[in-house]
Amino acid sequence: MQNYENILRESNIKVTPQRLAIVEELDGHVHMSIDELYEAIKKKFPSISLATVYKNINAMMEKDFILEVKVPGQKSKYELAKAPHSHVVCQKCGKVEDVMLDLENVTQKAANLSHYEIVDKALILSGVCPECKAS
Amino acid sequence: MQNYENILRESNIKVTPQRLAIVEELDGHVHMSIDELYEAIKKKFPSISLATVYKNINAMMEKDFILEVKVPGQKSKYELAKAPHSHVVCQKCGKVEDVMLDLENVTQKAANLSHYEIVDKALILSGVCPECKAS
DNA sequence: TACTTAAAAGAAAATCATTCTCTTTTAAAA
DNA sequence: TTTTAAAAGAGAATGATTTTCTTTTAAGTA
Repeated sequence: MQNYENILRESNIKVTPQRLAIVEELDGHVHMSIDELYEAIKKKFPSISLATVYKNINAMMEKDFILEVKVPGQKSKYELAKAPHSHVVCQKCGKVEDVMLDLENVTQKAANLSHYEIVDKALILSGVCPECKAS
Repeated sequence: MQNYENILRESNIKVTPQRLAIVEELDGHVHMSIDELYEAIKKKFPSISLATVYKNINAMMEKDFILEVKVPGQKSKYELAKAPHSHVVCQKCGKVEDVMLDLENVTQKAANLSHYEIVDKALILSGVCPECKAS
């Protein structure tokens, strides 16, 4: 795990144990909903408030330190910001995973067609994961 | 505008004036949030209930007649199901538009990398629309 | 190391979004 | 027409998220 303390400090965001716990959970689980985070962190900090989770997620999203992943058919998940990537989601078990895809061509095409200046991309592919296919 | 009465009937979904009004609004405006729909339809049916809008959107989503578009940074919009396509959204004015993009290559790549069987795609590109760029 | 202070945590209330329940109305089939 | 299951409407209930207020604490400064 990386040194998130310094990274948080560089974003001018106070380093609290609760905040670090959120970041560490996300580092371990990659994609988590608010509820999953809340339940997980309660194990370390039984007194943490759900509002604190919300406030921290919002604060860190504002600093582009955490990103929201809007998943079809389920509540949003959150992830640590890292190199841009796409997502696959399993319609059976709900699992979300990262995939590295080159969207350069598609983005260029979209810019030409729409005349928008594109600054961000979000691609989610839904389907069935290998485990669910097997069973 | 198409003959939505028959299309609804074919989906085994009762044709009501309120329901038709929703479909006609979406036909005219393409992407609308629940609130926008509610406000628009109140002009024709002042007594329509917000719950009715929700229930109808859900019923028609179940029949794959209406699709949800999860837009970064704003509430979901809804659209009539038609040929698969992607979306661009303006981060300044919030406008959402369709773009036709070929995601075949990208999907194939994702399937290979993830070993998921991909059945659905959602691509949203965020940026600045031509109008907002100009001003 | 102790002081200071602005930011954050925690708890509860408030707000906003969505669904549910129940009664009345109505589309559509007999 | 009559019948009936589905839908509309109204309001209450539930769920999610934000706000408010008080207490605590991170982190800079003496």
